[in-house]
Amino acid sequence: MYSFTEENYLKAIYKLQEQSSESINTNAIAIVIQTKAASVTDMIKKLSEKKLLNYEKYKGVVLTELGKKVAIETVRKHRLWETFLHNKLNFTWDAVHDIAEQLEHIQSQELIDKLDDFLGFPSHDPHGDPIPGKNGEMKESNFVVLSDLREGELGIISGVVNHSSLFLKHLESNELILGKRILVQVIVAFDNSFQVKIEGKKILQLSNEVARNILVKKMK
Amino acid sequence: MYSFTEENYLKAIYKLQEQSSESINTNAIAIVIQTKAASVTDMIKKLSEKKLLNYEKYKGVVLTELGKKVAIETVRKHRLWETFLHNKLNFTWDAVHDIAEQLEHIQSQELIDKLDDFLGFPSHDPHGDPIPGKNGEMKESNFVVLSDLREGELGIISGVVNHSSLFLKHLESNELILGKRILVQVIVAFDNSFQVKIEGKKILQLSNEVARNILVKKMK
DNA sequence: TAAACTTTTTAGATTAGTCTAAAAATATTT
DNA sequence: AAATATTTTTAGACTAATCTAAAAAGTTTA
Repeated sequence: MYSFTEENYLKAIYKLQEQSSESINTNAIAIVIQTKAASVTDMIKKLSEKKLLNYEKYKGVVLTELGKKVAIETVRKHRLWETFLHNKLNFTWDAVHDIAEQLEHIQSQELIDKLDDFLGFPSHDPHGDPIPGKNGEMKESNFVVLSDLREGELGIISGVVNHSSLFLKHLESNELILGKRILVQVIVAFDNSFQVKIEGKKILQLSNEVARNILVKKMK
Repeated sequence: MYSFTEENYLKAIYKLQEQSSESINTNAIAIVIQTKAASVTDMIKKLSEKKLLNYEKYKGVVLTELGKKVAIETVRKHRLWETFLHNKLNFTWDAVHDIAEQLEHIQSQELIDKLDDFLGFPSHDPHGDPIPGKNGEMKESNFVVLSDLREGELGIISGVVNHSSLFLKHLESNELILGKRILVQVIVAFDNSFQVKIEGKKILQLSNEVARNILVKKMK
């Protein structure tokens, strides 16, 4: 239906739109897609003709309902594939993204619905991002950042704010992986760093920067 | 590494080569790839420059060792994905091929090795075709066509000779599906049709044409 | 072996997506 | 508000893969 490239543009614009509320300008898209502004202008024209977005010269773009729908479907595919790769094939946190970038463009509605079923209709992907349902609806997630916990509080690692490979690899090498229980023992007043205990054994010292980028499900 | 299109050409040539032993001519490739001879000539030149096949004008092509390796890897990916779709996602026999045609081009060695592991290192795909191993080796299969069985003999449905969607749908609608036990009750001398019993209950009359296209694992 | 037919290749064009360089529009600074 | 800087668009070109139509090579037939 839509090409690999078209889907990528729609997904990029959708993500920019989620952050900003204003119409999205050419350069911002070029940076996300890793291409040149001239290429973006060309593609925008094409997507505009296909009624996937509204475009006014020099004024940026806004997705139409159709464009948004296609973008959300692509996000759904991406996150379901990430979940598959992590939960079923045991890929580490940092490895799933690049492969899911390819898998998200496989064309088959039946495939994605059966995959969803096979995975048990997960509500969040391995990075803690919500997975849109068949009709595009997303569950509000109740995750908080680790830095929001107080001394003595317990959380379950559920995702990340920063998705960079560097950060994810850092977490994994410190056993800070999805599903682990994490207890805040001490918050150091001087630098707001966190002393935490992972699943009853390992004690770690986390900078506030790290604590601000880990999502946890707060336990009572 | 190699493009979607390059992999498809190599796979097509590999399959033709398996059947014929002679060098493969342009038109034969055009028919398999569903394109025009002129397009095949263009692509052949490109693959030849990349040392994936040996090409002499007007004399057809032969895959190099490298070309064969890439083709076999693609076949491996295709058959592993078909197995995944059938065994894990419950796709019917006839539905797996088209989706696997897309999935086989996902680039990630790690993905395919982990998938292989997840599936339990299967030796055959749902059509009874052998799945090449990590180093390209294929297990000799001991399947026979149903029409080779004699009256009173028992087999387990293990694959098909004819892969057409029409045939596969016909089998599925008659409960002739992978893994079912099939007992030959009577072979009609007049037309060599087969009266068979599926898993203790259903009795079916199969034409010789059908019996020649079902692969079974013969039981003692 | 020459004529007729078939297959393959070449030449030139097309489409999707990209690029560079220059022009045009918009935004910012003074 | 003019000058300057930034952003965006246009123009023209490139690559990969394809196509049609015509030319060339190879094969079959009489």
